[in-house]
Amino acid sequence: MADQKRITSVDVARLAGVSQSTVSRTFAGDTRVKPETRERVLSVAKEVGYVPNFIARGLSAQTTNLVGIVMADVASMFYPYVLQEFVRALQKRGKHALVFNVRSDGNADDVLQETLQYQVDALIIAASTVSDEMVEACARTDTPVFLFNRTLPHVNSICVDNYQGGRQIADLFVRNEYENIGVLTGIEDTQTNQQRQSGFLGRLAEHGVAPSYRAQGDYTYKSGYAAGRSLFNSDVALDAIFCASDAMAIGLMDAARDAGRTVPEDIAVAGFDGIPVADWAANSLTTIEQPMDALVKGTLDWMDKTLASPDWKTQPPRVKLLPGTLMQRRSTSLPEIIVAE
Amino acid sequence: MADQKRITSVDVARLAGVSQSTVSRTFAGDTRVKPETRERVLSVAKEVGYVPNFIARGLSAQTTNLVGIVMADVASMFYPYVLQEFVRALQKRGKHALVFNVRSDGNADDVLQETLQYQVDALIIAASTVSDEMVEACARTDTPVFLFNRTLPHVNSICVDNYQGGRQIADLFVRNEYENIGVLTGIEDTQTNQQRQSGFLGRLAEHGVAPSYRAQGDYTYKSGYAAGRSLFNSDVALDAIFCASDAMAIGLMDAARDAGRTVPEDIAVAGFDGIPVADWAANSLTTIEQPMDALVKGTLDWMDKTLASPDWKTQPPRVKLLPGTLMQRRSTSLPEIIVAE
DNA sequence: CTGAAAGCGCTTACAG
DNA sequence: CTGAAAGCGCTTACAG
Repeated sequence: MADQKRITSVDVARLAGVSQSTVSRTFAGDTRVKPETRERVLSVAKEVGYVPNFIARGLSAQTTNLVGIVMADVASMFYPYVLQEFVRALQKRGKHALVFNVRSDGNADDVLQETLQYQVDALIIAASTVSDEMVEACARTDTPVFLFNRTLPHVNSICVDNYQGGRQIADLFVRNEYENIGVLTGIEDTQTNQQRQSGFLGRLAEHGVAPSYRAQGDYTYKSGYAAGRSLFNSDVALDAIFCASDAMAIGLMDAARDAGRTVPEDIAVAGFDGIPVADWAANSLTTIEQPMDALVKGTLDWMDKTLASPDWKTQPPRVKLLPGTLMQRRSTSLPEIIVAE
Repeated sequence: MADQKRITSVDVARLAGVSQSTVSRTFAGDTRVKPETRERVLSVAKEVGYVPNFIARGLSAQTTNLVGIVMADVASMFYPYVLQEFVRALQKRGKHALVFNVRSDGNADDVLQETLQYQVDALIIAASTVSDEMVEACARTDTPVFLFNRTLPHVNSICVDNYQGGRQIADLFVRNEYENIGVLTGIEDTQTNQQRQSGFLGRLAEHGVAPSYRAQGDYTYKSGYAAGRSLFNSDVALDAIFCASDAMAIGLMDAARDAGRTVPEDIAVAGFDGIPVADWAANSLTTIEQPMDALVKGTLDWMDKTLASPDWKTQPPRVKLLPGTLMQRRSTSLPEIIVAE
C-alpha cells in the first residue's frame, strides 16, 4: 500500500552485484555482456519484477519508439480498420501508437504540436491535411511525416490510386453497356473525391459518354440514402450510378429498394473503399477495394527505412500510389451473369 | 539540414534572461511567475519555436498524461467507435491515448508489461481479460486499471448491463406474443455472451417460455449468415430469434431474405449493441443500444477521480453497470404497428 | 517572485 | 567484458 519506490536498474544492479551500466546493457541486448552476467541480471530482474522505464530511455536515447497517428473522425467506415491495422503492425515492429483525433473538417496542425512534444519518432497523418509550416516544424525536430491516403507535394505520401479506381468503374460501366450514367460525389473539395471523380468522368469522356445525373453527398450512409430518395422520386432514369464511397452506395441501394427499384436490374450501383459491409449478402456491392494491408505495410516499411537512413532529410518527398482492386459483385452484374455463376 | 540542437528550456531561459526554473514554471502555469516575466518567456519561446518536452517532464514529474488503451481486435463492430471516442475524450482532458492491440482470444497480459514501461497514468482494458498477477503488477506501479465492458471481481469495471438487456429482449418477445423462440449465442465462454443469454433465458423462463432453438456464432456477420442459412434450411419454424450481437442479427436477416423469408412477418429478429449499421434502412434492427458515450465518459471521470485521490489503492474495486436502451425497430414490429406509424 | 541545485532512470562515450 | 560519470530536459523542494 505504501508507496514502495519503483524498482530501477540501480536496484537490480545492487542485487546482482554489477554496475547499473551492465543492467542497462543487458536490457538493451548488448552482446558484449558476458552470458553469465546477463543471466544473473535477468534472473534478479525477473525476481524483483523490474522492467526498463521507456520514458527514461526515451529521454536519454532520444528515441521513444512512439509513432504518432493522427486520424480524422471520418464518416467513411474505412478508417477504424486502418487504425487497428496500424496499431497491430506497429506493435509487431516494437513501436507503439500514440493516437490523436482531429475534426474531419479541420487540419492536423492543432494536435501536431502535442505529438511533437511527446517526441514521437515519426508521424502518420491519415484523413486530414497539414500546413506547410507544420511540416517545417516536424522537419526541425527531425520527425519524418507520412501522409496516409492523401497527397501533398512537399510531404511523403502513400495513397490508393483514386484516379485509376475511378477509371476502372467507368470502364466497367461502359463494358456493361450502361448508357444513362449518374454520379454521387463525396465532399466537394476533398482530394479523394476529386481524384475519384476526375478518373471516372475522364474515362467516361474518353468513351464518349457524359453523365446524365450528378448529386453530392458527404460519404455517409445517410447522405447516400437521401440522395437515392430524391433520385428515385424524380423522373430521372439511370442505368447505373457511381458513388464515391461504399457507405453512400449502400444508402442509395437501400433507398432504391424502399422505392421499389431493383439493383442491378433497375439501376446498377458501384462504390469505392471495399469496407466489410459492402460484401454482406444484402449489399453485394461492386467497389474498388483499398489495398489496406499494403498501404499500412507500405507506410511502415517506408518509415522504418527513413528512420534508419541518417540523411533522410535530404531526400525529396515522394508520393506512392497503390492500385485498388475492382471487386465485381451483384450490384452491377447483369442478370445473365448471375445465373451463369 | 544539419542537426541543429533541439531547443530546450535552457535556451529560452538564456534568451529571455531568466533562469531555467522560471521557464519551466511559466509553462507549468505556475501563478507565482510575474506577468511581465511570463510574457517575456512566452514571446521568446514562440519566437524560437520552443515547446516543452513531455518525455522529460514525464521522467521528472512522474506523470506522463499517457493513458494505455488495450483493445482486442474484436469482430463485433462496436469497438472501433469506442476507441475513437476514448481518443477524442482523452484529448479533451489533456491526456493522450497509447493504444495497444491484443488478439481477441488472448488476454491482455502480453502487452500490459509494455504499457507499464511507458509509465502510463492509467490503463483501460476493453474487450479482453487480465490475470490477477497482472493486476497486481499494475498496483505495484501505482497504475489504476479499468475494465471496459467486462467485469472482474478484483478490478474496477464499467459495463453495459448485459443481463438486463437480455431481459428486455425477452420481455419484448413475450409482449409481441412470439411463441417459438430461438437464440443465436456468441462465443460460448465470453462473459458478455453468458450475461446476455442468462438475462434473456432467465426472463423467458419467468414467463414460462422455453426457447425451441439454439445455435452458436462468433459475433460476426458471417457466422450470423451461416446460422441463418442452416436455420432456414431446416424445418424449424420460429416466430422470433435473439442474436447476441447486431452483426450476427444482420447476417441472419440477410440469410432470411435470401431464403425467401420476410422479417418480421416470418421471423422477428433482435440484436445487441446498437451499431450504426443496425439503424440503416435495409436492416432496421431492434436491438439493445450500448450507452457508449456514457460508458466512455464514466470510465474517464472515474479515472480522473481515482488519479486525484491519493488513497485510491485502499478503495475496494467496484463494478458499475450502465443500462442499455431498447431500440424497437421494424425487425420486431408487428405489421399493424408498422402501418400505424 | 526567482534562482541554484538535486533528481527522475535511463544511455553511451570513455577508460580500463 | 565492465564500471564511473556525464548527460538527456524537465520538475520541484529549498532558500532567499
